[in-house]
Amino acid sequence: MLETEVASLRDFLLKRNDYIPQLSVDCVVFSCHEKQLKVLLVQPKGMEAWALPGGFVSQNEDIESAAQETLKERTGLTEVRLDLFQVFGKASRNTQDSMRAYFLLQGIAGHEFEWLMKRFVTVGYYALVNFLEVRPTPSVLANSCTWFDISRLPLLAFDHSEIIRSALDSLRKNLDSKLLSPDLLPALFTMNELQVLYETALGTPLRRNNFQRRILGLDLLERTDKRYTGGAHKAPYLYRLKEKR
Amino acid sequence: MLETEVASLRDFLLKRNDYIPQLSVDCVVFSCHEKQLKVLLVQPKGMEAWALPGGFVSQNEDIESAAQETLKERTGLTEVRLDLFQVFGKASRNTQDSMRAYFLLQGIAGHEFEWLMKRFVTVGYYALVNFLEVRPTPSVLANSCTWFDISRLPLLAFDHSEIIRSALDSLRKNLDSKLLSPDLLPALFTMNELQVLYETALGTPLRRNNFQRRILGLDLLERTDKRYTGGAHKAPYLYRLKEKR
DNA sequence: CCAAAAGTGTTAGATCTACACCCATGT
DNA sequence: ACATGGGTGTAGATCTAACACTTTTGG
Repeated sequence: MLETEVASLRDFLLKRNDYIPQLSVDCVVFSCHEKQLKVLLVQPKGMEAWALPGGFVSQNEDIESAAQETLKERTGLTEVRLDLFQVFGKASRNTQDSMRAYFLLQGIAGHEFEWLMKRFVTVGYYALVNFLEVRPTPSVLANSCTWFDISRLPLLAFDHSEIIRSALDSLRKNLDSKLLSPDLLPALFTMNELQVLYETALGTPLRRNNFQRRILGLDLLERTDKRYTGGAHKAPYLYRLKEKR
Repeated sequence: MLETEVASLRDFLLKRNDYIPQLSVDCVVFSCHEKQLKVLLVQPKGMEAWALPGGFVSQNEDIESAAQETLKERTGLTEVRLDLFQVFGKASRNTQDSMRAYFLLQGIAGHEFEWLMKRFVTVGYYALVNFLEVRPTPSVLANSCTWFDISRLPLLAFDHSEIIRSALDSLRKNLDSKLLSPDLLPALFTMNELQVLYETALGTPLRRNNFQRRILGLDLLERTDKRYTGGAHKAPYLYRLKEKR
């Protein structure tokens, strides 16, 4: 679904025929900023709880494309790697009750949202993006779209707390492949800048020298010039990602 | 869906209202037998290609339960661990064309199977089971249900070849947790018996002494008595799984 | 006594970890 | 000169792979 096709909540609800029923995607979008690991959340209009950016899957759309579309709408980013980490398909996933209350409050007629009241299976994707490149943008269905520190999450809707926890596990397990990617890193960066990203994502400090050896051992970086920052210390080397292998 | 509820293909098609539309589960069931890694496949009636055992998800059923139900129907096994390994959700997953030809051949009216002609998203689960405990049982929709060596697969329907490949990767990556499980192992077994299972699943030989050290290092087994087989050699120790930890 | 299978020991190499030291830089 | 941050060396521990040797068993 393109954002521009939807002007209101009612429009949105009436587009249901284009979607695969009872299937949604949720995107857990992480970023590192000022030594804090952050997650992008949205607050649907009229709701107290926050939720993961999510969407539905059109009939002629790959699931992953639907997730990409969601990511693009909320952040403006394209071409970011999204990884599927889990599917949430318990019959008891309770999205119905709060949804129903919410729509009734909005004055939407019952038959218009019955399709949303069914049980939903959601496919969870996660991404790690560059904080500064993101322009968080709420959909027409939401008041806000902003970053939250992973350690200070607000009240979350449905089972989104569990989904975030699961995504975080996957992120940390696959950090090398996620972080050492041209989507995320600037063209040139110092080893220390990279280390700070790792430490932020992992939530633990790392040893400088061992970190450097491990990363260089992956054989993904090449050293270029030094950077003279004006700091009163040795100028660090700059690194860049090697071309594809 | 319970097998007993379905007496014919037509019955089956008419149960569609109970299912989550456009969603299926596929089970990649592996076993080791006579040093061959095998996969359980079914051959739908009237089709040349073979397929993975699969099913649909009822409205009030966990996705994983649907996979368990499929596994139970084809193998008779209950309480086997099933792990979700991937979701196949490309819009181009082509199940439609061959399905349509197939149903027309069976003389089923068009409106009865239109729901099946839509694009399907399938959730892939894999299991490793005990070959000798399985009684392969075709559904009413299939002629056969049998094991195939992983190295000699028949013509496969849809994208099931890719799904099996992906499941095999996951199996090999998680072999310790899959294999060292009470579902799969007999109460008592020798280190060599275990090694043969590993070698079969991995498709590579392992060194006896290093294998033993690695496995015992996992701290999951305890040694019991020796087994006197009558063989002209030292009697091996028997091991059993430690209780839960 | 021998062959076969099982158990155990050992060594070289790699990898990880922690600590230590040296180098470059601007004040 | 020196404090600061960056680069590199190294010793010890741990893990791994490969090899060798010993032990038990029935013929």
